[in-house]
Amino acid sequence: MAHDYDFRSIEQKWRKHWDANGTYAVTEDDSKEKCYVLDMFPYPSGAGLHVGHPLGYIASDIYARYQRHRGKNVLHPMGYDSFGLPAEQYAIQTGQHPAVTTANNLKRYREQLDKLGFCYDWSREVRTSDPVYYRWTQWIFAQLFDAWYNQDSDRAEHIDTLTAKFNENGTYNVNAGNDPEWWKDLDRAEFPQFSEHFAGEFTAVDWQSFTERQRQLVLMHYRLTYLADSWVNWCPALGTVLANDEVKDGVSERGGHPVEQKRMRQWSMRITAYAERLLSGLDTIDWTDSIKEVQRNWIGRSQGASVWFELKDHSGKIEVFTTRPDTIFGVSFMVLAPEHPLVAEITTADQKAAVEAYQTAAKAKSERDRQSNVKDISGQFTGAYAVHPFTGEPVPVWIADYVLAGYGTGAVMAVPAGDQRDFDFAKHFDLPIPAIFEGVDLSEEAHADKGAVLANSDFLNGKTGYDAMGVCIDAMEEQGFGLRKINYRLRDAVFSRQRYWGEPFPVYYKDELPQLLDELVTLPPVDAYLPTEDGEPPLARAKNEDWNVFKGDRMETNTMPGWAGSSWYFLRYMDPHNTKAFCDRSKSDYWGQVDLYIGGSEHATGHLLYSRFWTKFLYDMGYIGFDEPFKKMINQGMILGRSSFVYRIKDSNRFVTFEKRKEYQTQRLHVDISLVENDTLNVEGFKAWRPEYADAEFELNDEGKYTCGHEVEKMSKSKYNVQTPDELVERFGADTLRCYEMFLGPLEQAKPWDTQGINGVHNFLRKLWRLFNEGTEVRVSNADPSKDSLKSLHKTIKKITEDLERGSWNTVVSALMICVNELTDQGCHHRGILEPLTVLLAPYAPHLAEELWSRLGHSGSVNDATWPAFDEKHLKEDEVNYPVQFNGKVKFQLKVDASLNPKQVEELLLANENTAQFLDGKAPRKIIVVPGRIINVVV
RNA sequence: GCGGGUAUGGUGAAAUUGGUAGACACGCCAGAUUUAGGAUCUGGUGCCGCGAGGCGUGGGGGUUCGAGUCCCUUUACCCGCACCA
Repeated sequence: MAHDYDFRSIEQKWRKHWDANGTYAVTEDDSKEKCYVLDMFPYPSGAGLHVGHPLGYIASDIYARYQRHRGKNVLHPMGYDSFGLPAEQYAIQTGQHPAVTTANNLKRYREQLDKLGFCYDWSREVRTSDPVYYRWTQWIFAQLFDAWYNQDSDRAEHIDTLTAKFNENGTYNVNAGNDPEWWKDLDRAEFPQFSEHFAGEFTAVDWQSFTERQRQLVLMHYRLTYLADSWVNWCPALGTVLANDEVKDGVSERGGHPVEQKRMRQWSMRITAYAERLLSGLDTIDWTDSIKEVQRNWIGRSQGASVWFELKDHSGKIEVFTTRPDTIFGVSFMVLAPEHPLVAEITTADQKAAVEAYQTAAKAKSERDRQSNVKDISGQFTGAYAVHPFTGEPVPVWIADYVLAGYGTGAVMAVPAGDQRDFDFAKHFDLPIPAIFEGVDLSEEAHADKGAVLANSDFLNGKTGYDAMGVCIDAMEEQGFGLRKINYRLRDAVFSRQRYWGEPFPVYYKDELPQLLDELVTLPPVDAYLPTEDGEPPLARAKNEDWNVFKGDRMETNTMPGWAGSSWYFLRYMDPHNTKAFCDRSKSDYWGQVDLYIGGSEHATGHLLYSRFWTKFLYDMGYIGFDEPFKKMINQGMILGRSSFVYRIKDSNRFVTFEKRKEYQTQRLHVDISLVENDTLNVEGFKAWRPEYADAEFELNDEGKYTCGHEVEKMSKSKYNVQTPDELVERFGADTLRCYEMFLGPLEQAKPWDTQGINGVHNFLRKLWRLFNEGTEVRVSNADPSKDSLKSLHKTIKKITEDLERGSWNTVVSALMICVNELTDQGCHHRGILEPLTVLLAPYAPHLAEELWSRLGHSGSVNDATWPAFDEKHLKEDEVNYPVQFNGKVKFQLKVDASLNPKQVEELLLANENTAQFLDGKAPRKIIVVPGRIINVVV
């Protein structure tokens, strides 16, 4: 018998039908409740989709379809994060414009996505590299440029409110979310009127006397995106700077190239102004604890105090940040980072040579070495002494590279008794370890517990660390050498990239002052996609007339980072064709937050943080009405590949089967998984695979086969273990693949890809087909369905509805299988059952459901069918068997009326005392009847 | 080191509030049917044991009439952060 279930023609037919009828187009409709279901949009790489990509897309598609059946107006769009490095690198190699490469890749992606039957509204597609889109990315940049963070109102405000304040009262009463020591970076040559004591404060009269240029220079230190010299992660191999989240273990996340610290003039985003709100906002959103925790760690809030230590024989002060001000009486030395600006000033003549040698050595160490040699203790005494603010005792000042220049103030007060690193340092250099805790042994290690009672600590004696904390800070504030302070690990995000394939800045320069452009700046053509010979970004190759707008002395030639476009794309879907605004407020008010966002957790410190930042900013400025973008997020696990290996005998072209590999010195090589079936190598195919294997020899196993080794690894082109969805769709159909990917296991879990079970899922769809059809002929009865069939159906409605509500995609497939098995056993072909079953099936197997729906005689789309209602009465049973247990063992079954409540069953059992005695020999003393189905009798 | 997570048959996994652990599927075994179809159907399949029976959710302890589920403790693996003062 030929295939009854002809998935190829069915799927093709309905794809065309949906496309022609605009089945998935959606518009705002106030009469319906909205639901916004979103996938993280992909970067269209040249490799195309592999089976891991659709996992999340299928899950969100199912959810979107389900919500549509529930009567919601569902926004479910898709687009492309189409600026990025691979297209640019391909351009460098081949000279092909990245736009061309991107367009080709995009076409491939679209074809692959189309085959999977997603219900995207493609009329809303966005592409970040499209000028129509990035015009608004540039616009948002401009809004950030024209804004500052007012900590008094705790929101971003237009820069005009800041200049108004300056005009009225100068810096007095200005409480901005910028670096409190911004004035240190001000170019003093530009401000000859400032005395050497200038510390960031000026009056209204000062402000009014500033030239326009001076005003702009000051304002630059307040803007939410600003141009400044800063220490950046420079990656020479990529020829660009990277943000902290793009650097992992001292090397670039993409490509694994070394990264060094470099001082460069760059655009930055003042995300630090939002640190506290990014932290507190986490409590309002439904994300996993793990990803919230990653963001919390990344923001790294720590509460403590700033303390100033005066220096002996020097006018300067050392400022430190500490989370343990209560242990201040345990300070026995200070440590500065080798890069600390005070080091050169305070070092005594006799220590000068040693200190400089140490500084040089520290500088030579790469970031990576510094991290990996954590255990090595090194340091150098400067010869200088600080003064303990409470006791007046001299405290020696050291430098050591365990203190980081970039965190806090780059200086610490060392308390060996309370901090393990300080303790180790003290032991190593034989420095004193003052005992400041009552009854704590400090011979082996430091005691970091805040619950310990303090001793030898003057007015703090007898208090625990918890209690002493506040008292101590109060005392320091009173005496003027300390302040309560909250420190964040989060740094401002570098926003410039020295690349071609990104958004140009809407910025030009006049006398080296950046000026905004209020119009689209498109990417100019260039003759090569490489930096210029002077190390300028590729855009510097463009001639003045190549720019669509050219103003001032020169244009900004950096481009924006990859995360710029992806930080707001979810808003553009709401109003994708608007040429007047990035998104009309009425549209964003209707669609609101993303109700369900599905994507990988690898974006925790990148995209997911930046999106929250921009959303909060746009909210502050009144452009949208919500300040968290993604209400609920689910992170799908990665699908891993199963790589296959062959074993080549060293220095030969002879390959030995897996079983015998240990008899030789072999080299393990990846082999393309398409040449391997059930771990057996297709030898002829292998020879044809690569020219160097054409005359390979093989040592086979006892069955005359070549067995490959295998391992679960990340799917990647270089490991030849990529499984594309295309061939599976070809063989089994999109509906089978959709069900199978969900059936694999919980969405959140990482799992190796394995096609072993796909037949089972395919068989289920065929079995389902046979419920409706005899061969290709419809067989549906209009008679009343049996009680059993109604029970099977309603059990399934209940289960599937609950599962979809709680996001358990995998168990739904099992529930459908059980239902089909039961209906098959019952010989059920009744319309009253099959019709609702088709709707239950529709989210998972949309093509098949549509076909069956039309075969049932409907002219409309199954997508518009209402989700079947669950009716409890069909699940009620007349009689229930209550197993009765004695000491955990089932002794007899008690048949009772299903309507009885547990109390009544208990009475019934007591009335059956004779039976119980017969089984046990004794009468039951205590009977517990639970609403489940079990009765325990304790004897 | 800190934080988060996972652990159940040969395999992927179910078990939603503590209630007959292993649903559903793969694989495997036996049989039927058929002979070129990645076929279909029937039965079996946690482990030990011929059996009655015993043992079973990483290990140990606890709460409970009853624990995969709750509490304590411990081990292994995965992910993230990491001289952050």
